[in-house]
Amino acid sequence: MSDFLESLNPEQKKAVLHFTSPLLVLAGAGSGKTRVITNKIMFLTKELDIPLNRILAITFTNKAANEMKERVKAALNIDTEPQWISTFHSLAAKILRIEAQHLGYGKNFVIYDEEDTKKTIREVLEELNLDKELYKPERIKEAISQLKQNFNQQDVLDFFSMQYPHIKKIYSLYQEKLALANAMDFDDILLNVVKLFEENPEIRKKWQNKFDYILVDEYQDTNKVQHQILKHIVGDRDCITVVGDPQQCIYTWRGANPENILDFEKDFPNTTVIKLERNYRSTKKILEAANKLISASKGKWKEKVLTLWTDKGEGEDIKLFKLENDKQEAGFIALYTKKFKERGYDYSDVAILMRMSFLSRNLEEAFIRAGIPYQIVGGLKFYERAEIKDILAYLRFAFNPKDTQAFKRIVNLPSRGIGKKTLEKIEKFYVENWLQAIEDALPSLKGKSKKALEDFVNLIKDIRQNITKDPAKVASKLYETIQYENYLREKYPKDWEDRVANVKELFKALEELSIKGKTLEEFLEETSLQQAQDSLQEQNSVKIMTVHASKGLEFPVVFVAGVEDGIFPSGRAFDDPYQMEEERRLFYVAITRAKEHLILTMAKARSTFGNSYQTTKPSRFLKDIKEFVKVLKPKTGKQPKQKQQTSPVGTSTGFMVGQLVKHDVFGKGVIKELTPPKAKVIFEKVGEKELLTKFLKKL
DNA sequence: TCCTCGTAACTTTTT
DNA sequence: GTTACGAGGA
Repeated sequence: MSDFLESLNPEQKKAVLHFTSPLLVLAGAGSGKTRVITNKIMFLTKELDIPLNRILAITFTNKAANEMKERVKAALNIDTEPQWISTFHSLAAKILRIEAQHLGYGKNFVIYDEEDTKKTIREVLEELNLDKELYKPERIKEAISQLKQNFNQQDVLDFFSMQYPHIKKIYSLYQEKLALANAMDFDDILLNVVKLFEENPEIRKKWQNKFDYILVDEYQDTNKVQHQILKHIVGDRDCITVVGDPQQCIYTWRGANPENILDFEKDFPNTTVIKLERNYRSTKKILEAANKLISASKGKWKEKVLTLWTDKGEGEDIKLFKLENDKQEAGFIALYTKKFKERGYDYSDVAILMRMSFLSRNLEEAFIRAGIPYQIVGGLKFYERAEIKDILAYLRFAFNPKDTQAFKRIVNLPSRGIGKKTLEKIEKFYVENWLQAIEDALPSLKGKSKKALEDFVNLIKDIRQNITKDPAKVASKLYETIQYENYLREKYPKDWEDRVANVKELFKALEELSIKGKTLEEFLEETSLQQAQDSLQEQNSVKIMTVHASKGLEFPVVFVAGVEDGIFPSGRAFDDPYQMEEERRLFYVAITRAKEHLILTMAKARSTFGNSYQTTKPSRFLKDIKEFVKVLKPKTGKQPKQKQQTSPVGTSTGFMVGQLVKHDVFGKGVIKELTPPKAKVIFEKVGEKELLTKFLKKL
């Protein structure tokens, strides 16, 4: 039986079965597009006998890729990891790992992350002696990225040259530095694949021949460079299906554009278009509000606009609560979440969405206080934590001693007496790589720094020799040799325990490499590309995330926090109608995540940075949907206060004074004092510590 | 050369 | 509330 057609509606069926010409599926929110893609993979393998490893499926995030892998594995009843389900960036990195030498890169090139990139730009600006007020590293980074996303087109270059007359010089010196470090930034990875394919037709052919069919999810958020990669892989064949929704285009700042979806038909002649407008997710009231909101948007793509419909019931009203301030808003959301729990919902049914991630701070506190399990999705990125980056920088440098940013990070960490002066000397000897540079510089050095550098070179050489055999062992030996724990203890007296725990977590991941059959090289690549992976997502916890991170997800209960002008829409969009359009689409994405309950909240006053409170205005988008929104009075402002008084007793956190607990690093202990979110614990081995209860487990 | 302390500036959104 | 940077002393 054709189980890949099971319980699909006519349009979905058509989308699954169509393969004779390029296919553009315009799929509205909640219209079952992921199902279409998964079932299409089933159809291609089962009916057309295309092997799974000859199907390329591209998703927007690593999380989505992993989810799709799981679904495909379940649907095809197989155990092996599908190889070619990935994001554009990981696909490109995979290709380059194999082909880099054709572009003049070494095979062991590194991917510079946000921080490495910014530091390199700072170096460039310093070297060129440019005014830091005018040339803000952050803005320059943005400009270079925009240039790359537009294939360095002259008109874009002209545009940025007006603002930054030296942008061309900066750009080329920056590229020079990257090349010297055998490094690529995020945009280079994509751009280099296009370059590779255009300069080497035989390599392009080789990769074309690898795939019989290509599927792309979230097509509305691909940019020109990604589009070009697709074109090269597809060639003049018809074997492509893309799925997207211009109404949900929320990444124009990364080169996407809702109009791009119109260009698909131009670039792939003979395209068939199928619309999926039936929504299986939300109740009528939520959908109608969403339709109303988006109908006010402008743009050419509106000819492609989808009007969602459902045969579900009217459902609950959308609710709006205005709280006195941000703290109360967070407390209210936590309290209200508890009510849903009492009504029979799971914590994992609830998501809190926000426009800006700093709003998570109040929410986190409120949830700790209320003793509700929560998870911040994508907020703090594990691989971007300083302590993780420190250890990884050692490994990175051992792998690629050209890696300038890794070198500069670790050469004096922990401090071994190598400062600016010594570094300048080493730089003079730089030819091939930093390790060689140090060795060549050694004879001209003396005293403390000479000894320190000798030790450093030996340390790195030692790592280089053993790293591939047993990365976990090498890393923990490194940890001991450089006395990293002491370093953390001194540098971060407040939270060094957490940081030690993080490093231990990294070691665990390294240990699991051989089990998963991954090389360290692949691991390092993943760490730079896959940042907000939440491996704990099965947890029964409330999810707190940005609207961007919520893309593609759905929840029975959705809160949108901070529905205020200046927050949502962002204040930066006020004087730019184009950006304001994006904010509108973003709000559309936010509300279409909800299946049953949509609760909007705002704070009448919000503390901008530390203490200064500012009064706020309700979001302008509320006007557009006001006929669907019921403004309700939150049950007095006392609630959060009551919460504060009851919580020190400890019942709400699930802990009590005198309770036996376990900590990942300190081992067993007993709670001496409870002051949520913190607790004083006397540990068996290390004595008394004050730490956050979320790191404790009951025994 | 390292370290401490004060201040300014800051937060979209993420691969 | 946090972080990045610069000045000045050890």
